[in-house]
Amino acid sequence: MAIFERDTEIYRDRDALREDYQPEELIGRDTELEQYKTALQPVINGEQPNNIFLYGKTGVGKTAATRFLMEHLEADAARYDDIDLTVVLLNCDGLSSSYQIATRLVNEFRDDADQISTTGYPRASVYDMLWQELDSCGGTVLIVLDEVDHLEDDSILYQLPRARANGNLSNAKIGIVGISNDFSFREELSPKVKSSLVEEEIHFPAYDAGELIEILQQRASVAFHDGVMTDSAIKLCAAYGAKDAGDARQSLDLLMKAGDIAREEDTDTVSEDLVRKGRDALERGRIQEGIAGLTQHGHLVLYALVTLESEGETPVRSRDVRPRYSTFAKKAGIDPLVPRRMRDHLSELTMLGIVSVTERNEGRRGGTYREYTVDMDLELVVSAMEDTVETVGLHSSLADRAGTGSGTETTIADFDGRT
DNA sequence: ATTCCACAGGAATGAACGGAAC
DNA sequence: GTTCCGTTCATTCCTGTGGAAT
Repeated sequence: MAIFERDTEIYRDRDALREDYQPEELIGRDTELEQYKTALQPVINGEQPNNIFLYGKTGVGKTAATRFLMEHLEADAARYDDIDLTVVLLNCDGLSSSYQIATRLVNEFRDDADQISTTGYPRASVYDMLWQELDSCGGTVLIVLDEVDHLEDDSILYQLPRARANGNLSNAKIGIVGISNDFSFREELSPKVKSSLVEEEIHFPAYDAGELIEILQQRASVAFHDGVMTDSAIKLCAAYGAKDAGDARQSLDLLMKAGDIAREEDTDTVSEDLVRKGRDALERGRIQEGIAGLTQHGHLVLYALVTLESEGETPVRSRDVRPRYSTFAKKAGIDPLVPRRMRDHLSELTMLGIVSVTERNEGRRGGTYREYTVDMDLELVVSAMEDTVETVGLHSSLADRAGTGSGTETTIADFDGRT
């Protein structure tokens, strides 16, 4: 048996594929960076900063460009004595209200010792704390709100730019940078917010396939040792990314996943085949995560759909999902939800991409309705559910059903043999 | 052109819950 | 403990909608 084995470590620096990696050069974003830089110029001049609004699909370099420029801005501002610049970056993913944004912002300014809780305070006192923090910080404060479209009310977007005018602030000059994946978010803003928030807007178009390949090559050359990553694998990653609206983030994740699989399997090159495997693995993870985040009723609705699918009853309208779902709910010992609410769960499933929907209209004979189909490999969904069902009490009901084995009903055992 | 089906999905409202402050 | 407060998940009631039937 050999004592020494050849080092098959394929990564030189795996972190180069991570989201927070900052490359020295951003590819294909020259005009956007130029616009962005111009919009930030007042900061260096010591003037009241512009509010800037960035929009473009996910993974087109909005956040990367922001990190890049903010880093330079902070460094360059330090050379002028009369500029005191603070940049706060906040990702609004998972934050749905202005209140939550405000609490997170307060916490950004405070040190670990006196962080505030994200619930419990009256709204006004959270804003008061925020003004206090901003003012004691003083100088120019740039607040970057990433994924700001997750917000369901825009009160903070109204309050922040006006805080100075309203006399809440005396020392600080506030500038807001809003980053949105969703262009329609801009249109949905109330007019008063829109006029103050969108002083400068910069559009980030999707990357084309060529730019994606260039980006992937740039990162791969840092991340992997020479000769590990094959050209065809990079092209395939880029092709998947280009298909999903020029998303570099997704392509990079895929590249990393393929690399991880190669490392696990002790292979020393990353081939197209591994990229495909990586795609499956990511897909699986996405589904699992989505299912884990569902409520008990969400699981029951999904399970009802899964059994219907396995019996070839799909596509199925919500009306016909309901009896199956109700049976499951009763078996699990809980009251079934009212149809309106069940439809909410169905549309949540479509949002997760687990279920697909087609709208149909039979006119006077049948009206409008939606038909649902499970859009994922059934076994994949079931196995993902098995990991989570136990915690919600569905598991015991499944066991019951397996025992009774009555009539048309289907049990999890039935899925195992299916392809 | 008008009627009308059967659902989609918005809006108002409330119960339950975790946290802060007194 | 009690009283606020914001969030989440639910119910109830309602208006909107596209195209087949008349």
